[in-house]
Amino acid sequence: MDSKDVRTFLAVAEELHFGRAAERLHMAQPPVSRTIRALEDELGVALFKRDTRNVQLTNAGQELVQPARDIMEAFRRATRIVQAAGRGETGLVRIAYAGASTQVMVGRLARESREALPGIVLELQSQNFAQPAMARVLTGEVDIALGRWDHIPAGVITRVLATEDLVLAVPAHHRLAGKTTCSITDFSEEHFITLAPHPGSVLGDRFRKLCHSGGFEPDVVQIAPDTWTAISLVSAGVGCSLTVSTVANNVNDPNVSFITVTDSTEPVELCMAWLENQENAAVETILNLSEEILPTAS
Amino acid sequence: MDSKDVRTFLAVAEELHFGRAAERLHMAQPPVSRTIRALEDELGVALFKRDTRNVQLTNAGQELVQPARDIMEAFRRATRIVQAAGRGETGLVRIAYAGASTQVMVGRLARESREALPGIVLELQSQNFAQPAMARVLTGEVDIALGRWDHIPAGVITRVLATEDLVLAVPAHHRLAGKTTCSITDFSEEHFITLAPHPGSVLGDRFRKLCHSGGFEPDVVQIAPDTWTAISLVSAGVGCSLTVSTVANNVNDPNVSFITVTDSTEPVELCMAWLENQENAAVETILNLSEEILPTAS
DNA sequence: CTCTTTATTGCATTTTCTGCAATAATCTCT
DNA sequence: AGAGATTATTGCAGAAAATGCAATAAAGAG
Repeated sequence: MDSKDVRTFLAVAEELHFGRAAERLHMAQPPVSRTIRALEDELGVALFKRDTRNVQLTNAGQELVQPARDIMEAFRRATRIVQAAGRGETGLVRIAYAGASTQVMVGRLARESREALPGIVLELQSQNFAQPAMARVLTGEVDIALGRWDHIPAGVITRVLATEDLVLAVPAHHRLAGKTTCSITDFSEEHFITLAPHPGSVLGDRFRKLCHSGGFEPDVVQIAPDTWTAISLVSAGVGCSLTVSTVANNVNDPNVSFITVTDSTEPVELCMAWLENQENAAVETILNLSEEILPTAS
Repeated sequence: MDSKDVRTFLAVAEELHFGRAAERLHMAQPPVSRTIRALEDELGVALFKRDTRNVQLTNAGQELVQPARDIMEAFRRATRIVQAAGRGETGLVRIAYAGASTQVMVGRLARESREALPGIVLELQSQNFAQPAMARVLTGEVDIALGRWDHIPAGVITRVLATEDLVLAVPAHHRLAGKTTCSITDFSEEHFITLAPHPGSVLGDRFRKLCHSGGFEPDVVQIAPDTWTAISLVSAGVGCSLTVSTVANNVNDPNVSFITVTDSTEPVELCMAWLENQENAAVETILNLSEEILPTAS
């Protein structure tokens, strides 16, 4: 049984007339007759009871009508679905994100996507570090990454979502708490909490460079697994921690105070990254949505 | 899009390898390659991202997998259904019935059919007279008829379900009530209730012939639309009515008494009738079932 | 950088499909 | 009951397509 057979069968079943069916199918009667006969032979069942004057469905033919329509509908549905996917209306978009407050951006994107683009499924992968997230973009394991990188590999396009200031999180009872700005040199004798050192970590890099330019070796008393743990340790008075302004804006803990570091450094940028030559239209759609709803730093 | 395209697509999508897909489809690689390309061109969407070393589904291709499987399943389902119909496991069987107690037989058949043959739908058509029921068999409007006929047209096969005695229904207070047998001559002075006279009516024919052979003209005081009404009128004491033994067995009214008429007549047979050259296998199935559950008069 | 693997393209062949003309069968009208 | 007309079917020839083999090209693996 073939799709042509089904189409021919339906035409004859609906017209109950080989000639009109042929007309509707834009062909001559003989092929219609042959097709029906071949279908009957293949199925081993008579579908029409026909003589030169009357064509009517047999019981078996009657039973085939709906399944045949279902087949045609399945074809239409498949075409519709795959073309919707081609237009980027449906599909799977895999997003990896790593680093402070990236999940805030991802959360916003996921929420808006669910509302505006119900056909697109987001697969969200939280990474511990930004570098592996970028690696997964390169290998094609994910479509979009959010994080902070100093080095962008060739073939990867990025968009800056936020250019951030470096801030020091300090306990509320700290001698400098309440100040709005400071220099790293004010903290040469402090205890520090850092994240796990990792190649490519922008925050780790800036921290090292700041301390070096300030002429001191930082006293790291604790290594936190993530930013929120680090902030909690600051809140507990364990020490100070370098982070970015977005984190400061998202933390509302009376025991933690944030002071902007004014020493000049390379900019710290929260970025979105994806491969150029994107062949997944759904990714394009999500990128377009993100341009609408996620801020672009000037 | 064609069923061959779908089969080819699924083979490649599952193997992710044109060579193995071709092997599975029992053909060479080139046609596989061409078919996929043609499908992509037709849909206007790339389905595979392929180079000489790797074949992987694009997002659109991914979205096509399930619809494609649905199409294949729709084909299998259609084949299954139509062949089940060909074997007589499913389908519509139209049954017309007319005459006293035919609906008892039809009811039994319908009940057993629902249980044993859930795929077969019975369409039951109660007729007022047996003759039109037979006519509907001849025109193909119904598949099976139940009734009483003296003349069976050519091309129609019948099976005798019951050979019946003629009985007279009389009011309980009738002078002959309680007798088991009688002759029609005992009733030459009675009031009669008959059914509407209709050509081909077996009961009407027998009534006329009996009275004629008894040498009297019956006094018909009432014409009833159906047997049950006639019996009710007898119960009410309006008069007597000629009917068949099956009716007597199915009536349990203390105000009505039944007396077998011993005068010889042509036999009165309750029959099942259907066209020879039955091409609807479901009808065959129902005929087989009826042979099991409906009595055959010797 | 070379080799191997594998999708693609060219081309010839075969198969299948399609259409026109003729035929046969059956229903309808007289 | 017979003649005519309608319509599905069959025969045959041409056209279209699908297929396979061989060659090519391109990309990854060692």
